Amino acid sequence: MDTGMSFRRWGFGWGPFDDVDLFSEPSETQTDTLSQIIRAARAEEPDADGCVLFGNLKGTVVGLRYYTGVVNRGEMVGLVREPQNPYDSNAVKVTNIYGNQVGHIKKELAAAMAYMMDRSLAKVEGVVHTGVNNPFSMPVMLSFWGKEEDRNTVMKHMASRGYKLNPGSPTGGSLALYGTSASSYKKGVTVPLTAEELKNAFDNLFDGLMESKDGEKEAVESVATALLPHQKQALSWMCARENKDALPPCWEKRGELYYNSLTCFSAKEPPGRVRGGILADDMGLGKTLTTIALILTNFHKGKPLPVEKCEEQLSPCKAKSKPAQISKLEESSRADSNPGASRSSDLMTTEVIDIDAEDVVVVEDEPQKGKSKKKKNPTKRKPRKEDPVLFEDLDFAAALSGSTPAVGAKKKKTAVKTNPEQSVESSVTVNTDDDLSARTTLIICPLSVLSNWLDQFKQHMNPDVKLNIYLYYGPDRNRNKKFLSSQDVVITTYNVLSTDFANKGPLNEISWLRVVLDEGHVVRNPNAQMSKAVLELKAQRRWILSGTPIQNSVKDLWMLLAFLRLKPFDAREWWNRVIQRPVLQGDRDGLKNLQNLVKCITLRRTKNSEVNGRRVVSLPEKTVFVEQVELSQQEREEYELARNEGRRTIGRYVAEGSVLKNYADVLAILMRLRQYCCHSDLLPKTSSDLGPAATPAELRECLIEKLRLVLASGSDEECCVCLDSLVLPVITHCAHVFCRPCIAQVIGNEQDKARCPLCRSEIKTSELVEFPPEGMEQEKNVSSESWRTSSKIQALMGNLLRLQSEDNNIKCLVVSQFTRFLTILETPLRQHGFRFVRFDGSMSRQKRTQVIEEFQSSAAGGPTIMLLSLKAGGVGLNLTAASRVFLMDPAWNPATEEQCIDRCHRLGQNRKVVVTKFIVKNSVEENMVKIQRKKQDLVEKAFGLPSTNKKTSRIDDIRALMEL
DNA sequence: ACCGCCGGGTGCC
DNA sequence: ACCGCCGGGTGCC
Repeated sequence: MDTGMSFRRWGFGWGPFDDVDLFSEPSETQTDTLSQIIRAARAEEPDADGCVLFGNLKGTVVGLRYYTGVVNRGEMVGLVREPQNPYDSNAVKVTNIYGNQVGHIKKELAAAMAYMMDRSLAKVEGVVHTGVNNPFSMPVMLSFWGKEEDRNTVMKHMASRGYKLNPGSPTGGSLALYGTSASSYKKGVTVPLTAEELKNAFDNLFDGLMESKDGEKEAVESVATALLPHQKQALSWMCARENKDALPPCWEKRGELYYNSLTCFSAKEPPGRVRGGILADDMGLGKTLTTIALILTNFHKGKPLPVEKCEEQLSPCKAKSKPAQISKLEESSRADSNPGASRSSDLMTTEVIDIDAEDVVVVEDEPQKGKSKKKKNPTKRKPRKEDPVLFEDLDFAAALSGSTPAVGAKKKKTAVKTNPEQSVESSVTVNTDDDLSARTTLIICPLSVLSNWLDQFKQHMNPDVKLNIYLYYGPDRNRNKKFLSSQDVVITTYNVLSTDFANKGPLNEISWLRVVLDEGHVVRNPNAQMSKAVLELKAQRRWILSGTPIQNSVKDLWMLLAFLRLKPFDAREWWNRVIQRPVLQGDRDGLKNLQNLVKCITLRRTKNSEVNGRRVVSLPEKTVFVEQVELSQQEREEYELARNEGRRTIGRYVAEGSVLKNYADVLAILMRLRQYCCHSDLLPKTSSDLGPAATPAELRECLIEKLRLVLASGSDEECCVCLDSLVLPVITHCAHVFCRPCIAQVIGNEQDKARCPLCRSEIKTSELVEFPPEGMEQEKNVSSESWRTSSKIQALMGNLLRLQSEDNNIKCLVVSQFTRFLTILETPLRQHGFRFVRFDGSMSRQKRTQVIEEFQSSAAGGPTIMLLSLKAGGVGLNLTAASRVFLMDPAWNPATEEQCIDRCHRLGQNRKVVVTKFIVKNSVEENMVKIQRKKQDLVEKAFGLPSTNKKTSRIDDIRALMEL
């Protein structure tokens, strides 16, 4: 019986992307199984989601008595083509979750199925409903899935062989049947989730993962930094996850058997445990520190990592270690990275080897070079294979580990006993598979945080503790397996890992004690080399650290669960079938199952989480003031003129019920009013009424101008087709804005007479207008001669000058939605001699980082003000150098303002944050603020209210804004 | 498998 | 006896 074999191949060592060499091994009967799996995995790669259910069919599994695979009532089985079968090239074998063969599909049916499976016309899935009642064969319910366009072919083909597919039940009952366990089956019809509910649930998937994860654990002594309560909690949880023999989620022990409640699979052998999980704490909560604590605290069986204390009697070894190397490390760590945290390097005995700045520089072309500028001296010593010092360390490490005593050093007598029979080589190579011999934690991180890890080890470890950390990076990295597996910690980057994987480097051969993926969400595309490399790493324990575990979708999660080897979902087939497809199709139980899986292996706290009733992190206070601005008489007159005209127009639209039809116009009017509130130069000089468009070119100009208005209006316009924010926005001749793909689809569907979804005018693909490729053309020069001030500018300048006189160390963010306003503001700032920088969406990546560095730097003479465009930069934008925020104009969406404020009110902020919102009295701005409040209330009261009334509420908004 | 099928043994009742 | 019938051997693909 080759169960053992198939178990290993499929159940454990299996990734859908096993080494391709396996294809060509003719001696293996399972080769084709594997290639089949790979092919299947590839075939369904991009859009397995697009599959629809063709129908169901009852079939027979035969040959049960020849195999050991067992199935239970209701268990799902896998169907795998077996073209190399010597008896029948159409063979389709039936397997259970572990990949153990259960039997074959009866040959006539197999022939029909093979035809379609081989041509990727259909995927077939099976469930055994009846359980086994004889030792020879059993019925199986097969469901056929595929692309809609292949449905006919499949049905015909099956019919021609005498098989008629029964339709799946209309409510997507296939889900109830196959998606989940018996529970949903009994319930029968359930209402599928709406896209919105799904998105919501998904956004919150990682929320509230704190329950019953309390219990704190102190770090071992060698961790110098005292852990905060939430970090102790995390440590306790992580240790438990590594040490406890808990079954993976959805598995339970039933008598002698291990049972999976989602697939109804059971087996005598326990499923592989997930020793590890996802630590998904928010940025800044100390994932790195917690991980360091874990490494030091939980070596084996809850015992700490044996590390050498550098005390007197052991001083010989200390003397022989190389202090020069650590000092290099100190140099290369950025000065600003850990203010006040630097320890004297003399005391620092952490053994960090081969951290040469030039290594960091040479290899990758990442834009990170700035950090390690010291290229000059390439004479720094690097370990080589035969470096005696390394062997010394290695002896030392092995000796300390206790379980694999190594031969004593040639030169020194370690205080710890040695075993003279064993050579150094054998002591290290032996039994890397043995649980107790694995010593090393491998940390994989993006290059950008590599130095951070080193800093943090240095910062958080007790100075008298000696830890072997090896930075596996750079062209001269030591590829010696023995050497690497004798380290306590090896740190490398994703890039190195994947290049090494391609070149068959050592990383994938070593049996690690623990592998840590830092910023684990960067591994997402399962086809990428990097992912394959990551999935193949051999380790007892696996961890993913990530502040943002979910970036896009359910799909991304697979990679994480597969890395953790969460049985059986590390196999794509089972993941797709049991989780991904049900969830994407809105199956509630599918979602529940997913939530449950994630919950069991994830710990996530945000900066708002509480431990023992106290905030996990305490941020300095934040105060928001509204400063009312009075318009000057002239400004007021201009404003009122525009307002009255706008009110008339919009009033007419409201009366006609044509607000939405003229939405672009309405927005333009509101926009103009908002611009008046800031500065009249913001208004487009060429008043671009969409009047009688004389020439097509003029019309086009007008439309582009409108499109710009809509986009610049900051109203978070969404495409009314996809109800999401605009992607590749285009404007129709009737002046409505959509995503290009969305409207193209609408036009495509309606063929000859496509109509605008908003106003039913005829629209054509050829008439869609988008931004000219040059995009935003330059600002109209506001020459300093013609420059005028405005009431709002006066208000701002007054604040800035006062602040400067009070404390000229304080830095400010001056925020507007109008980048042209920012430009106008530059003039008075210059006039008053303020040093400022500007950050907006139009800047190149390089420029952005430069500006941020400049602004964040505390160097004397640096900028104290940043002109910031409201939505520029993602949530990651860190502007903690600033503690004052001036919001020049209100945003439609209060959350946008909050996000903006959070760029400085976040971890790392030491001062109180004061926010000033300028609001022009008696204007649209005031009304906008009222609406903001109303919306905030709504959000707080009713959570995730349906979006059905979006349009009407929008019209109401507009009426409120114009006081109509 | 308390089946179906195959093929050898057998041959009135 | 170039059939039918009986009963044992056998059994996935």
